[in-house]
Amino acid sequence: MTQPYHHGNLRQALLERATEILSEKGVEGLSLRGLARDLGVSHAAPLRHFSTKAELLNAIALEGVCSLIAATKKADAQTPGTARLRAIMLAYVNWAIANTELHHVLRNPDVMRHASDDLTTLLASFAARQKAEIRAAQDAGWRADEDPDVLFLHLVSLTAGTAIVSTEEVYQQRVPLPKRQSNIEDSIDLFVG
Amino acid sequence: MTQPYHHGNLRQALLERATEILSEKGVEGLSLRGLARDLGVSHAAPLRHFSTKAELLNAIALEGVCSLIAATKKADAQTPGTARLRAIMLAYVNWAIANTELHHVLRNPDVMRHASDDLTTLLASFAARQKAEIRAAQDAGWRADEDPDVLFLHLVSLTAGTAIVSTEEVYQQRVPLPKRQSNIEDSIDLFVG
DNA sequence: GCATTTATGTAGTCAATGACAACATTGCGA
DNA sequence: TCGCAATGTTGTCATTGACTACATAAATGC
Repeated sequence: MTQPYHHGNLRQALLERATEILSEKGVEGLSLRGLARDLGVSHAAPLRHFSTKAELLNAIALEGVCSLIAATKKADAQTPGTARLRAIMLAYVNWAIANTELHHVLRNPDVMRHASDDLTTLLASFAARQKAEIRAAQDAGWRADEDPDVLFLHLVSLTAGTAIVSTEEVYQQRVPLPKRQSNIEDSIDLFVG
Repeated sequence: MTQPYHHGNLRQALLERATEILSEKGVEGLSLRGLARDLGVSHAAPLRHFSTKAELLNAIALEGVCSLIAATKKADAQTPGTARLRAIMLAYVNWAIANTELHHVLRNPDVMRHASDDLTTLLASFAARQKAEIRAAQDAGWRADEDPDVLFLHLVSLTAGTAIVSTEEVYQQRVPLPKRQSNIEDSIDLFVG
């Protein structure tokens, strides 16, 4: 019995294997031909699904954003206000910690440089949602006298920054995990608290 | 008159041209052979100075960190306390805005993945200095009751995050520059107060 | 059912690249 | 000044991204 001519679900397999490679070797260590080898298909097969390497990376980034958005959506259970802001920010940071490599892809200038319209649109809508949360929290009385734009910038910066500091090796201090986790929560509380 | 056999200062020329390329095409668009062409030397000449592409990127990152440290050093003129913290954080963010591509190199996981000991040591000492500033500010009465580790995490996250939000195109809102600058300052003031 | 169209995979090829080795030229110090 | 180390060149190789022509499977319409 020989290999079937068609792989079955090459597109999905490519995305999954690519994500594995990314966490091992990063964007530069990822090659379309290497993926083809790993999956036992011909060297040009991946091109049927992603016509360039950039397109593959973009698809992974898209997957990442969807996953991130889903993760933060759960925080909607909280009523608007400080608890909800805290939940949203923590959801983001925890998602980044749990999906380090996807997070790195989203942070990689070489990937985002070629971001598709889909991707940028999704990111923009994500930002809009965060902005709306700020407004809602202010309506509920939180920091009502501050400029919403400043609060928005602060929230986005702090969230992105905490995610980066929490996932990039360079920043990893020799701090035990429980302590680190509680530091993250306390740090966020400095803002929302 | 023919070209001299030796370039004269190829190493420096490589670093400069590479930085230009990086801001145009990013890490993936940078090639040792392309640099050689641009500088009119043979395709293998760059290898005399940087035996791999990663080594070149590391050298650029090293240059970047030195430049960043120098930029933040000026804030030392302020006396320890909130004004000094604010000055340090603003110096970082403004450096990132003025040196976007160097900042992107420092933020690029593919570069930092191969960071040399020099580079990580320098980054660690930079972090230590920030930690010391926190302590000094607390000694001067600022947020004296907070956990220094939490304040440190907060400062690093907020600084890195603001720099990223201020330099990555994805985040660039249609906000006029003066307004953006004042937002940055106000956002940082939310923390250093 | 069957033919035609579309999706998917293969084989072959090309230019660009990173990396290495062998050799050439220059300049500096003993 | 002589020799050696630094620097640059030429030649080469495997890998890669990307393209083309072709093969096969699958879906669709009749």
